[in-house]
Amino acid sequence: MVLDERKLRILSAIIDDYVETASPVGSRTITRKYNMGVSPATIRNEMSDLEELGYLDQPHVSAGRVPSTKAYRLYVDMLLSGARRPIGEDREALQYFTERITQMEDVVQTAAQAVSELTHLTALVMMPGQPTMRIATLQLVPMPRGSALLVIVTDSGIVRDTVIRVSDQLDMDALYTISRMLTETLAGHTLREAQEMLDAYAARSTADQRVLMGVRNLAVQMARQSSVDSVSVDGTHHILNYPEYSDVEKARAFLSVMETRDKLLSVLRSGSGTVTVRIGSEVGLEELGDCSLVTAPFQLGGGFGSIGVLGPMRMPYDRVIRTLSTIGQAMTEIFGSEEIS
Amino acid sequence: MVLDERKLRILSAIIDDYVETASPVGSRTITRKYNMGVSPATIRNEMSDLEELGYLDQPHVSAGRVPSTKAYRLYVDMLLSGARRPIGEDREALQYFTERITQMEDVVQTAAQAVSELTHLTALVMMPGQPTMRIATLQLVPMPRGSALLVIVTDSGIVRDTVIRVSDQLDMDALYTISRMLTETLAGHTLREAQEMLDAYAARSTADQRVLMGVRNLAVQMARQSSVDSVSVDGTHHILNYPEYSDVEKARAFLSVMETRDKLLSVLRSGSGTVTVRIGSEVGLEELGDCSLVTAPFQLGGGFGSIGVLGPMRMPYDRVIRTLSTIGQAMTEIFGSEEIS
DNA sequence: TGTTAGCACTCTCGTTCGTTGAGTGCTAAC
DNA sequence: GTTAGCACTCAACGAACGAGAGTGCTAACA
Repeated sequence: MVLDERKLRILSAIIDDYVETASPVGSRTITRKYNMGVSPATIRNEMSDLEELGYLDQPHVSAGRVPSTKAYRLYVDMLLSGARRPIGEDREALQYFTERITQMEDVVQTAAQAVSELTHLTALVMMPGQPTMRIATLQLVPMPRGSALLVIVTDSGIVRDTVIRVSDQLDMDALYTISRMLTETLAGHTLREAQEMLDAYAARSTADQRVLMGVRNLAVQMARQSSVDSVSVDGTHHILNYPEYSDVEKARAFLSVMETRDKLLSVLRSGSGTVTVRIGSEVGLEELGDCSLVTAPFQLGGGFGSIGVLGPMRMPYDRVIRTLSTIGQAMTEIFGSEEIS
Repeated sequence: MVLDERKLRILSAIIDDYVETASPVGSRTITRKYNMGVSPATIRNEMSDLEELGYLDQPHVSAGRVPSTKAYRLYVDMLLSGARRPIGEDREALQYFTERITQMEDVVQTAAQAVSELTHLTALVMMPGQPTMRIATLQLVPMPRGSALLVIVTDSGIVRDTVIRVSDQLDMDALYTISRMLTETLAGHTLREAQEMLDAYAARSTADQRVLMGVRNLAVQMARQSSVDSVSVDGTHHILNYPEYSDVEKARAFLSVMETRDKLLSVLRSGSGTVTVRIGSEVGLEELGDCSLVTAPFQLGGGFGSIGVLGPMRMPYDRVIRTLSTIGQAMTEIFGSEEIS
């Protein structure tokens, strides 16, 4: 059964009002605030129908109505498909985001911050693992006091560095020669291969073991860190601003789920290649109760990452969708061009 | 007036019990749990004296007693000075911390995480600004698709990188030559000097402006970021576990103070070169109400940073002090040696 | 003089019980 | 199909009240 025009308008008004006020919506409120041109009694009849159809819930008989999961689903589907889709980019979001990006390594963190700041919700970002990442370059940069900074760059543009101790006879040129040799040997190999090669070489070589082991250890660590999907979270504190979480127990439950990265990863991984909205039980984290998760994809080195927000089912879906898809696209571009400023 | 031995024991017991249970302590509790060898009535007389002296407060006449700020002050002073000082390192903390340190840039973040995880309180770390930081080395590392990773290392061991676009005719050797030239020119100069030199040079040179501008921009950005003290925060969510913050309004007030870095900086900067405990109004953030701030210093490039925890006045000061001073020392060592693994 | 038992007293906390008010569903009239 | 009217329901709020924890005081005791 499809809803007629007036029922849709009423349902939409109820959702809008509830998203704004967080309290059950009565028939008089609808007539006053959203002047429908009909009396409260008429609205009541329609609301009664909508409740029968499963679009509205009634906390108790003398309260107003609250949108059900099904209502949000309908509302969001209209947003995502029909002509109402929030087209166009969120200029504010784009500006906010690009202004703050500086370091390559910070893109994910910055994106999460931007999203949580703009939506006042908790932001989640999933970075896809890069198990087949290969070494592109490797360089030793001199540092004071017999140390050197080892920088490894991979073909997907991931940079990692660590400080290792080296013989203090090695000057900039000597370090460059070693870097060049190591790059020639290891470039094009995966991190695990590099580890094996270095182990084998170190065993029968008399060269400076500290450099070799330093490279080996960083490669191992990079392989470990980068082969699995990772997730970062920002803006968890926003949840306290919602009356749904004025109960400290609920707030704590929410925050403790945010600490368990595994669960977050599993729900973020299941996102498709487009903007996805999951409502209530669709989220798949029953500890959270009634939450919604909106995610947008971004591309990184052949895989898909996901950026999203998690919050009460009562959220301004249109704005959230627009912000997320804008930021997602911006991230895809950044990772694609591998250039920042 | 100095407290006699028994009064001290009773006061100490009250503090211990209150730190543990968060509820006012009655005379019977003291006799039962901390067997004092005297009856509740005697304890009551002593408690009455302690209240008169300002060491105890009574929320209302039929509740037990609660330690006052003055009581915590006495308790902490005994910890910090006398023979009761929590000597020795916190092995657990040291292990937890060193296990997790990998990247040089992450030391601060890792330290904050370790502290908040170990103490179950909110951790704060202040990094002192390095306004006179000088360039030590500068290197361009080849990356795919006409890009290069620019790495600047300063004499205090700060590493920063960014990706810049370069002519795709530049191979590893060419980039090294440029790096060498730039290093020779700029090493030993401050970041601001480097910026001016590059501006002047770029104006009259026909060399690849993109490289010069890339270096310039990173130098400017490093100067901006590093000349001011910075602060990072971790574990704000722990506050919800304390009944003092079961009121959502209070929790929100706390979290919003944690968002205002300026205020945090000003209180962290005022720490001395030793472990400092500030209790209640001594903290200097009246928005927080009754909090305590414990800080330990660490050394970084000639300046002093500060690592601390912020939580309810009711906190296990001995453990917190031991953990913080251990981590502070570990950080000093790490920054001093400029080596990690 | 310090310690202790006994007891009246105080005050919070949780419960119960009306009262109030928002909002509904139904009926009858338009 | 719409609307006014009205009885009805139920959460929220506040007052009243009993239970319990803990105190201060007094008088007896070592």
